[in-house]
Amino acid sequence: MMKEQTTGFDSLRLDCQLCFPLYVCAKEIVRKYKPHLDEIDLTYTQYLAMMVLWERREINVRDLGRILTLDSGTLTPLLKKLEQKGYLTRVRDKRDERCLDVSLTEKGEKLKESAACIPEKVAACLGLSPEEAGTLHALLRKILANLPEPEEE
Amino acid sequence: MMKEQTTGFDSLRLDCQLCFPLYVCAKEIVRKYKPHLDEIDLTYTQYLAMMVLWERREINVRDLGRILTLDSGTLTPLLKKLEQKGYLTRVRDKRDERCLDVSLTEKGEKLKESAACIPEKVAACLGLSPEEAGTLHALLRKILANLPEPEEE
DNA sequence: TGCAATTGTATTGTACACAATCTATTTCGG
DNA sequence: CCGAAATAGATTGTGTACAATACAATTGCA
Repeated sequence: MMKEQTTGFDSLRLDCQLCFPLYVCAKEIVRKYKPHLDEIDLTYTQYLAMMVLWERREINVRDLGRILTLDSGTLTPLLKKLEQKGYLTRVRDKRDERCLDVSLTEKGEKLKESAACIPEKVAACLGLSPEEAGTLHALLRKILANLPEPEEE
Repeated sequence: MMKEQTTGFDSLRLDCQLCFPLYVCAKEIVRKYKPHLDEIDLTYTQYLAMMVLWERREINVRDLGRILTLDSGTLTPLLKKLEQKGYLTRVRDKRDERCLDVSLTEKGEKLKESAACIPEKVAACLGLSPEEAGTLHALLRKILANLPEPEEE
């Protein structure tokens, strides 16, 4: 009754795929952050990087990239910009000159106070109950846990 | 016991936010599509546009943008590239010269057969049961439904 | 009818995102 | 100790993504 006849192409319909609402949702939530982040002159990705620093104060580029799933091509210019703004410093590791240590400055620490109110403002827009948010969080974590290739190395 | 002391900044922790796993999930799923899409020489966004055309055969840029939540700055170069590949044609609407009609070509229609196997391959990677996938889909739809501003116009 | 407002697309500029490549540094096997 | 392999970042090139702007076509209203 619902499906008139299975063409074999049903899976190619946008509304049958998880990837599409996931893609749109992620995009639209970034858009929700934008006006709030504009007020403290951060882009969304810069905000993600700052969140890691607010937790850790210091981290090298490799570890930061692993946490955010971003590579050096994305992080290098982004961190240089945050350095220019005075929120962090970039210093080569004395013990291993290949590594670059990123450290939060006092100005960067101060910024945290201005950002503290943002997450709840955006969360309110989503219109999910705490239970629903928890379910969604768990499902996304499950996907992320399954995603890495079975990779037999 | 779990939270030692509430600093008021807990909400700024990456693992407390929905936006971050959502952002990573969307990104990683696109990455999962990439090897399959490489085989038919489409990028992920081009694939989304083609999916709409496989359903509708013809659509103008405005409607396509509304479906995919993409603006003309993204769609114009993307559609020109798909036109170059021969998968679609771009023709001004005779009745309203402002509108651009995008139509699937035979070659574009053929491509559908090569793409038909992709969604299930990626879906398999997610490792969700049909019930979980349904729940996730519903939650994402709920967020998308709530996102548009209350906008009192 | 005539012009202002609207609409649809294109263009420009900024900011990711990542593959591929390059360079400097470190590590490791012989 | 030396050269090959591995590692960490930086650079380059392509492809989104979108705000802001420009502009042509259309619509609506005085």
